[in-house]
Amino acid sequence: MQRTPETSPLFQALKVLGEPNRLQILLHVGLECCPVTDIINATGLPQTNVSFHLRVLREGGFVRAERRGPFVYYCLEDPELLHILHELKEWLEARPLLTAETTSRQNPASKHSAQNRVEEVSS
Amino acid sequence: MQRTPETSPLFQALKVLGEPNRLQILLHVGLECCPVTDIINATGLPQTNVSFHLRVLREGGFVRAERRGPFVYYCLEDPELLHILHELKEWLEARPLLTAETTSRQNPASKHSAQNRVEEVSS
DNA sequence: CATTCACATGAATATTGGCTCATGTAAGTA
DNA sequence: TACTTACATGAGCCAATATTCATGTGAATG
Repeated sequence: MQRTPETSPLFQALKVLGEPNRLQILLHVGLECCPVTDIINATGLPQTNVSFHLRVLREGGFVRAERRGPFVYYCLEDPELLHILHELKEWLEARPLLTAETTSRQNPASKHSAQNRVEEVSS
Repeated sequence: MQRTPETSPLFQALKVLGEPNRLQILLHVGLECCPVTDIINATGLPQTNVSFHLRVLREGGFVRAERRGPFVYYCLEDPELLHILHELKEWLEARPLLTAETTSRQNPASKHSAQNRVEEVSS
């Protein structure tokens, strides 16, 4: 119903992964399933908040829930996702890093630095 | 200064890519540099909004700006990023797709469907 | 050098979406 | 069956952030 292409899986997925606490939870689940309490302890986030993010991850198809007795274990739907995230991480760390000088917005000294000015190019 | 690990490159990058209009802009730049006007026409977004997102993409190290005469061309810093995004897209499309039944929140019929209930597992 | 085009930017506004509160359900236990 | 533990969920609040507005700057053109 939307004319925007932003409902495609890629856009949806990156919106889900773009939330830091959610990514943290996802990465903590990692290769071995773990109960919610585990995530709560590891992240320090309140239970209700963890549950909220777990639902988004579930509905995004990233994790699956399994009840084991009184506990609900969460597992990655597909460990392959970790590889892709790892690739992205490697790529990010490999590239020439952005210093505080070039990225800071509130650094007065860098406001009109050469870094932020548009580079001249011979056409 | 933060005790959260969310300032790491991976978290930062996914926050940037998690914004649909921003991702759309990034993907439109693609392999060949293009001027801002090009992006404006392709996306239908207002100029000032495109400029805003381009700054975020710049400061995230995803694109670089080059002035060519009156135009400012934007280029990918590293085309390898497209490969990674493509891999993610492939993975998303390859996995068993989530139907509206299993994902919809406002579908009354699915509120207590087996899909959303926690699966029993023999411990 | 006035004007137009191409784009950037700071401030104000609007909206998305994350967080919390209150509450509910399921499983185990005494 | 009362109680505790483990977790889910809907609604409302609120802050982060996307969008817009007004304006400024650089380059070409007449």
